[in-house]
Amino acid sequence: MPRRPAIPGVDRRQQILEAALSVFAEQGFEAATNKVIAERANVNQGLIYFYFESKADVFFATFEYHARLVIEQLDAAFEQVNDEDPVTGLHHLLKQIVTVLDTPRAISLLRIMYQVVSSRLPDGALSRKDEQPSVNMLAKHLSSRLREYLAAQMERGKLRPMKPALIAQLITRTLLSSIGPRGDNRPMQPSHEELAEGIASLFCYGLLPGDARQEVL
Amino acid sequence: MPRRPAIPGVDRRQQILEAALSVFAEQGFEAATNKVIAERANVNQGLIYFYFESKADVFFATFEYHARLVIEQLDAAFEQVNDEDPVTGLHHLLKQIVTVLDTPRAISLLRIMYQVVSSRLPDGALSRKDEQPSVNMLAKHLSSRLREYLAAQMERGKLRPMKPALIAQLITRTLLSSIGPRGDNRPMQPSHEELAEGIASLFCYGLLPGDARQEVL
Amino acid sequence: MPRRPAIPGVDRRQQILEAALSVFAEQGFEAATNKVIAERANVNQGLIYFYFESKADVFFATFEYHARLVIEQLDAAFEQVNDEDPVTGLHHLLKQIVTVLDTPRAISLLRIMYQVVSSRLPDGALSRKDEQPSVNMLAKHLSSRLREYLAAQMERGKLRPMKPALIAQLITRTLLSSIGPRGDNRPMQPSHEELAEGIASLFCYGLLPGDARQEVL
Amino acid sequence: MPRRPAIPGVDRRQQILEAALSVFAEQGFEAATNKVIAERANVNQGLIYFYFESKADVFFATFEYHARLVIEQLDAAFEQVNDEDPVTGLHHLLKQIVTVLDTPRAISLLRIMYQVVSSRLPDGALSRKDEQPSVNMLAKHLSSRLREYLAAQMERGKLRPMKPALIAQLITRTLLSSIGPRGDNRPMQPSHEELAEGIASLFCYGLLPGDARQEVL
DNA sequence: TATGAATGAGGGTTCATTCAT
DNA sequence: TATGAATGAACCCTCATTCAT
Repeated sequence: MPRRPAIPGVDRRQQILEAALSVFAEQGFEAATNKVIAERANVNQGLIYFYFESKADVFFATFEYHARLVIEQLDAAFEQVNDEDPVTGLHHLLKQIVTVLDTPRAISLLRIMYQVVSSRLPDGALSRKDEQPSVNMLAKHLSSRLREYLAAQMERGKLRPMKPALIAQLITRTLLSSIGPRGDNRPMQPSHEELAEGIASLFCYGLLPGDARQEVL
Repeated sequence: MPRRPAIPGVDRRQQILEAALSVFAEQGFEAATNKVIAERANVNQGLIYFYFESKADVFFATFEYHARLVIEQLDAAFEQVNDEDPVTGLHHLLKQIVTVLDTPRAISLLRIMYQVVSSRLPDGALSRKDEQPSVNMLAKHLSSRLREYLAAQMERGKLRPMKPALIAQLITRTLLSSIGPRGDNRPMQPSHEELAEGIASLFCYGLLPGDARQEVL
Repeated sequence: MPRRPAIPGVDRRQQILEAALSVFAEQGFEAATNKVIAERANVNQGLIYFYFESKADVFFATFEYHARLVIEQLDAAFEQVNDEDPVTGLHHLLKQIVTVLDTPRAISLLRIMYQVVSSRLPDGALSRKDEQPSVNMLAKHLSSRLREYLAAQMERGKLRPMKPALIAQLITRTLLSSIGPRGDNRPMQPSHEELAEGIASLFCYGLLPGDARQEVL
Repeated sequence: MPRRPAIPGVDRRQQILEAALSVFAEQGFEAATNKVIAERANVNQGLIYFYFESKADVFFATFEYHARLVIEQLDAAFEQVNDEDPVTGLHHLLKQIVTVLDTPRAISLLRIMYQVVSSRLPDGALSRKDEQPSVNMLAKHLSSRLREYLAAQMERGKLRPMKPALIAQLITRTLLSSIGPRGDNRPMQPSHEELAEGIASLFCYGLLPGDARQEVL
C-alpha cells in the first residue's frame, strides 16, 4: 500500500492545498480537521506543519492558491469579449463568467468565501496579516473588472450612465450568490444556462416594458 | 453568588435565543461555544440543555425564532406597496425590503444563513428533521413573495413578461448578498440608501440606454 | 395526563424504592440517574431529596427495603423444612430457596449485590455508615441460616461433619451466582428446576461414585 | 515537564491496559474515569484515544488482554493433573485453579466480570460486536474445561454419572464467586487454602455421611 | 409536600500542535 | 523531509443537587 507518490519530492504542499480546498468547502473552517485534510492529501498529519504555520495558514494559502487559478480564467473571459457591441457583449460576457464559476474549484472557493465573509475570520489570521483580505480577492477582482468594463461602455454611451462601481458590485454579488451556495436539493434550481440568460436579460433591459420605460427616461 | 430567581416574565429561553443569534452570527456554528452563549445570555451553561436538546437544536431554534420576526416585517412591507404603480411601486418595495433587512437581527440571520448554506449543516440536524430547511425559510419567503408580486405585475402588463420565479430569485439573492455579509471594513461600502436606489434602478430599467434598448425589443 | 396517583398521600417514598430497584438492577448505581428513577416512579426528580439524602442513600434504602421482603420469604422456607430427614430435607430446602430467589425482586437484588460487592461502594456511603454492610445482608442471612441448619444436622449425625460455616458459604454463593447474573442469552441456561436438582444432588452425594467413596472414608 | 520520549520497548498501550484493569476493578466501568486511568498509567489522558476508540473500547480490550493471560495459566493447571486418579486428581485440580484465580490479575478480572454480568453492558459495546461476549470468556473457558474433565472421568466410571455441563457450571460459579468478590472486610473469610479444601471435599464426597448415602444409592 | 428551574462540577472526547526520531 | 506518538486545552453534554415557590 504505497502511501506516498511514486515520485519523491513531488509537491506535497500542492497535494495539501488541493485536499484542503475540498475539505474546507465541504465542512467549513472549524469543522474541517487537519486529520481529514492530511488523509485526503495522502500525507502525514504532522507534515502540514512543515509547510504551513497553522491551520489558519493552510486556509488562507488554499484560498489564495485556487483563487489565482480562477482569476486567470476570468481574465481570459474578459479579454475575449472586450470590444464587442454592448448588448451581445454583456450578454456573452456574463455567460462566460458563469461558465468559469460553474467549476468544482470555483464553487468550492465560493463556498469558502461565504463561510468566512459571513462570520469572523479564523483566529490566527493575524499571523499573515497581508493575506487576510485574500478571501475577498476573487469577488474584488471580478467586481473590479466588471466596473472597468461598465465604465468603458458607459463612457462610450453604450450603456446608461450609472455608478459603475455600484452596478459592478450588484452584478458580482448576484452571480456569486447564485452559483456557490445551493440552498437545498429541490430540482427547481435553474440550470446555469438559464441563470446566465436570466441575468443577462434582466441586467440589460430591466423589468419594465418598453413603453413604460419610455415615459420615464 | 445567589442563584438568580426564576423571575416570571423573564424568559431564560428567550435570553438564550437572543444571545445565540449574535454569537452564531459572529462566530459560526462550530466556532460558537455554549460557554460564550451562556455568558452573553447571563445564564448558566448547563441551563441551555434544560431548554434545548443540543447545540444544533439551539441553532435551529434560534434561526426559526428570529426568522419569524423578520418575515413579519417583510410581509408588512409587501402589504404597504401592493397596489401602487409598478415603477414607483417596485422602487418603493425594494427600499422597504432593504430597510427591513438592514437591521441587526436580519443581518445576523443572513450571516447565519450563508454559513449554513455554504457548507454542511450541523450534525444532529436530523433530530429535528422538520426544521432543517428552516435556515432557508427567510430566503424562500422573500423570494416567494417577490415572485407573486412580479407575476401579478407582469400579468397586468406593467412589467416585461419574464420568468417570475427566476427573476425573484435573482433579486432575492442580490438583496441578501448585498446586505448580510460585509466583505471588509473599507468605508467604500455603499450606504443601504444608495444600495436600494441602485438595485431599484438597475432592475427597473436595465443597463442599456433607451435607444439601444429600442432597437432590440 | 394525571401525573400523581389518585390518592394523594400514597407513599411516594415507596414508589421511589420500587422504581429504584429496577433501575439500579438494570443500569448499575453509576449509570442509573435520578431522572430515570423519578420518571419510572411517576414522581418529581426533586422529591427524591425530600425523602432521601442522596443518590447513595436511595441506593442503600432500596436494597434494605427489598432485602427485608426477600429475607422473610427465605425464613418461611427454612421454617417449613426444618425437621425433615436430611436427604429429602436438604433437597427440598434447596428447591424452596431457588424458588424464592427466582423472583423479579430477588433477581434485581442479586444483580445490585454483585455490582456493589465486586467493586467499590458508592461514595457517600459514609453518610449512613450503619447501612453500608446492608448490601450483604441477604447473602449473610441466607448463609447464616444455612449454617445453622447444617450444624444442627451434622450434630445429629445426619450429615458428614465438616465446617458448617464454610459449607454454608459455598452453597450460598453457588445459589446466588447461579440465579442473579445471567451471563448471556444462550438458551442452554439450565432451568431453575434443573438447577435446584443439580445443586441438591451434587451437594448431597458428591461427585464420587459410591464405591470409590467407600475406599476413602 | 519534558515530554516523555516514546521509549521503544515501553508500550504505552500496555501501560494503559495494566492501569485500566485495576481502575475498572476498583471502581466499575461507569465510575472509572479516563483521568484516573491515565494518571495511573503515567500517560496523557488524550493518548487513550490514540490507542483506543472509546472508554468502552478500553474496557473490552482490558478484559480480553488480561483474560488471555489468566486462561493460559488455567490451561497449564489442567494439563498437569490430567491423568491422575479422580479423587486426588479433582482435589488437586481444584486447588490449582484456586491458586491461579487467587492472583491480583484474576481477582480484578472477576470483579469486572461480575459488574458487567450483573448489569447492562457499557454503551458503545456494539462498536466491537465480536468482543462483547469476551467478558464471559474466562468463565466459559473454565466451565468448558471442567466439563471436559468431568465427562472424561464419568465415562471411565471414576465419577458418578451426572450432567457434566451442569456440574461444571456449578463448580465454576462456586469458584468464581468465592474468590473475586469479597463481601466485606471481616477477617473470617476463609483462606483460599481452606476454600480449595472445602470445595474439593464437598464436591467429591457430598454432605451425606457414608452410611446414609449407602442407603440411598 | 411537591414542583420546575437553576447550578456547577466533572466526564468523555476531539483536535491543533509539537517533538523525537 | 517525513512520521507516528504525545500533549493539553477546550468543548459539548450530563447529572446530582439545591432553591424559590
